[in-house]
Amino acid sequence: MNSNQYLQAAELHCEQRGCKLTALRKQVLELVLRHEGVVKAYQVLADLQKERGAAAPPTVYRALDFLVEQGLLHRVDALNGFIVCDHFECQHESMILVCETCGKVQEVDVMAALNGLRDVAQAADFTLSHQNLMLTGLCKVCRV
Amino acid sequence: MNSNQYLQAAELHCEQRGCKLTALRKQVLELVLRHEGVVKAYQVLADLQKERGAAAPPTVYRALDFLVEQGLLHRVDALNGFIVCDHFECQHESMILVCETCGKVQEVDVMAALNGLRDVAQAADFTLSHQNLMLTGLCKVCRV
DNA sequence: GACAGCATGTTACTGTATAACATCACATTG
DNA sequence: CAATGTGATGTTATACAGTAACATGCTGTC
Ligand SMILES: [Zn+2]
Ligand SMILES: [Zn+2]
Ligand SMILES: [Zn+2]
Ligand SMILES: [Zn+2]
Repeated sequence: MNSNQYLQAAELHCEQRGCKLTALRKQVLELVLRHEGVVKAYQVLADLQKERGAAAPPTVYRALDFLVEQGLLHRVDALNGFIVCDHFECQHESMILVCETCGKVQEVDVMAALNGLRDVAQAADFTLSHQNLMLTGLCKVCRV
Repeated sequence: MNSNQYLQAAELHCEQRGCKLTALRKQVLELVLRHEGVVKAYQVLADLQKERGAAAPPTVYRALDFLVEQGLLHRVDALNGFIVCDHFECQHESMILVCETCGKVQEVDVMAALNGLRDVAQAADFTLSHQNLMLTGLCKVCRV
């Protein structure tokens, strides 16, 4: 799926959820798409300013928050960053693997493995919400 | 284990690891202990200022970093905060459960369950580091 | 006492995020 | 059409989080 296809699918996805992927939001999403891996809000802001002149933090944070809410992006707490979710269609619980060395990110499904954690939590009288785990480690390339 | 016992054990723990729980570090740890659940660095800073007058961010961040390094505290990325680890003695991988409603925190061991995730990651050519998961959900009290 | 090594103090800054309010675009409806 | 409501965006200012760089102090060793 290339960037254009993604954007189109994203637009449809939003419509189906009863909201609009406006021009601004689309532009922000596009800027995030351009990067491989984690992108920071202020990086997006800088990019946005290059493209449309003046722009302030709230502009970009509002768009990012929207995109996260729609499931198009995931927030990476540990890095104060954002990554694109490339399978936003499906209701998923994934594990986002962030390489400590190169910063690359991959997302793998862990519905099954998560049930193990869910059981443990339940045993401690705690009900886990829907999760997107964010774990760090070393990718294939950096492991050597 | 009450606060005093904890501090004493922490002191010993540091010594065994070849470093010192200095007065300042101890004071910071004590301030964190006073709170239930997650504490923010700037909250600790404010508390510290009340007790010893002037104090700047680096003072508190250095102490917090040290305490995390020694395993006495865990950092909670999603909240930019810190929590006390009450079983720092053992080498552990835990799951930190944060209640979405009341903010209380509990830590449970998940060494076993984590191996499930580790396998999934490995299958994706990714080697997980030592983890302390931070998951959200609803605690016993707030679930009703 | 001179030095090394670490802990702490101090200043100034960079980076991250949000509150609050103004304005705009567009749809609904009297 | 004018009036109104609603959600998106613009704007300003500020709060919150974290660090660099350098100065100073403390403790032990030689
Ligand atoms: Zn995803
Ligand atoms: Zn890597
Ligand atoms: Zn712990
Ligand atoms: Zn609760």
